[in-house]
Amino acid sequence: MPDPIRVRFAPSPTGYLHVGGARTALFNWLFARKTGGVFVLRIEDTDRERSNEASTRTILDGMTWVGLTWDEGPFHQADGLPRHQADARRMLAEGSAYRCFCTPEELAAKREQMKQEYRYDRKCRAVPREESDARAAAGEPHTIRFRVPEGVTQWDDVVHGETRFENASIEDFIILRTDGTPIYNLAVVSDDIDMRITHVIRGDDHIPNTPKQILLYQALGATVPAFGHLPMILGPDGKKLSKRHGATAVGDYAQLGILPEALFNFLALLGWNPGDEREVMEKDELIQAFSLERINRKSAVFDAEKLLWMNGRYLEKKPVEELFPLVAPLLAAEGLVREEELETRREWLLHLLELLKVRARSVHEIPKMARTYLADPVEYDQDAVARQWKDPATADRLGAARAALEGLQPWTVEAIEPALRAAAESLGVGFGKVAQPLRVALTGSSASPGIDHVVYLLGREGALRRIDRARERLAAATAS
RNA sequence: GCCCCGUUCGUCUAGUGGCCUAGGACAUAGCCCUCUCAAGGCUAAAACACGGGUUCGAUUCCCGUACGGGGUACCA
Repeated sequence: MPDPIRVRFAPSPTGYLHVGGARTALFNWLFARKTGGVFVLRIEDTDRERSNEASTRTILDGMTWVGLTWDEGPFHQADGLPRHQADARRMLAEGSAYRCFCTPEELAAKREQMKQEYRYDRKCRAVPREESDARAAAGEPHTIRFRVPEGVTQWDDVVHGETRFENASIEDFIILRTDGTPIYNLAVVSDDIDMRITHVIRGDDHIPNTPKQILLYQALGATVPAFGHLPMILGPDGKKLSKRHGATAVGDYAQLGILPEALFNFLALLGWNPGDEREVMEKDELIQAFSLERINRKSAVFDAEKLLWMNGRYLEKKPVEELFPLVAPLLAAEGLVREEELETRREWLLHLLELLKVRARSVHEIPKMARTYLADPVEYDQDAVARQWKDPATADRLGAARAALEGLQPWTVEAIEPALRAAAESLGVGFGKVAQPLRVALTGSSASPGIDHVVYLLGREGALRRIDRARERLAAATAS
């Protein structure tokens, strides 16, 4: 039986869950689900200076929100310290690493002097073993550097194909700091070996780290995993997506009223596609269609406009019962409904949601649109008034509509349109000639859901009141 | 500077030598549907970075150039 596939997502807790990170996690997750593998979450907190608990929390919350559940972890890289040190000591003992007694000041001076030409000069490679041991025993501060061998390091990248680095272009990098803590490359390799990771799928900003890490695997006598490097996500200006582009954290999108399933779908399509023309795809479909081979090499610009479109599609198909808990707090916060009305008027609110969700692109647009139906008085849109009420017959048409609604029985959505059509017919005009002025009277706008639903939701009393107010306004305008 | 990676409509992308008069999606414009809006349908405009090869034939393969991105830390 082949070894099970094991992948990991390893964010550093130095901020928020960036959409780029989320996308990396997503591809790992998809791959694990597709192959029946295991998805491990590991927090890379070896840099104590920059790591903090709060951002770990934020990252975990972000992943949970977007639906990226992990099978093992979260593990903390810092907990592996003894193993990291043991691995470094082992390499030291076996000669694949050596102590470096150069001080940070010395190195900084050389760097300053040589500017861009700088590369560690391997000075301490020449320190004899006995001397190195003696100086260390005497307590002289030192780091441990990896002794980069001659030759070429290459791998068959799952995304990029054959990739190779001349070892000569790799400096003898530090693996253990003066304080005995590991540098990223050592910690990652040590942990990935320990966690039996079979596929390392990460951002392609890690490509230059890969040969170093392969060298480490080899020095530690471990099996080198498969590597796949994902293209970056860019902002609209083609630069790496960052804060100045606006929303870049997963949490930002939650705040913006984006549905997690929409972000999930959208991110999956950034740098990957199913090979056919499907775009709106549920998780199961994505898992079904996913393959590492179809991941692109080219970095992608994050198109917030298309995300909104996709969100609209998800909003449309989301059952109102599921949408309700998301919208209800916003309605309450806007003061549009009282807390208890969320329960007492639930059916009515669900009906309203049903109408609005197909017209909204984000959850947050819904309360804005709902205001018209929940708060008096109506705010008239001047353009709508000017266009739809300009006909002198408007008052009569509103009057006819009013009459039709006043005695309507039963008060159902289905009964309303025929009644209004009959009113229009009795005036000898098309339905639109009644519906449009009425729409403005009821909603203040020339755009709304179907007039039958609008009338129904407002209720007889509410509808008549708004019509009366419109007629008063018209009368006042005519008089002056 | 050096080392890597990349380059198809404005954006996301299909395309693995002839199926390409380069397909789809978002956005844009028009039309249809229609009580308006949204959704939907139809249509339009819109791309193979450039230069050399290889080949009967290159978007597709190779090499350059240009441009973009990443790395070059006792950060991850």
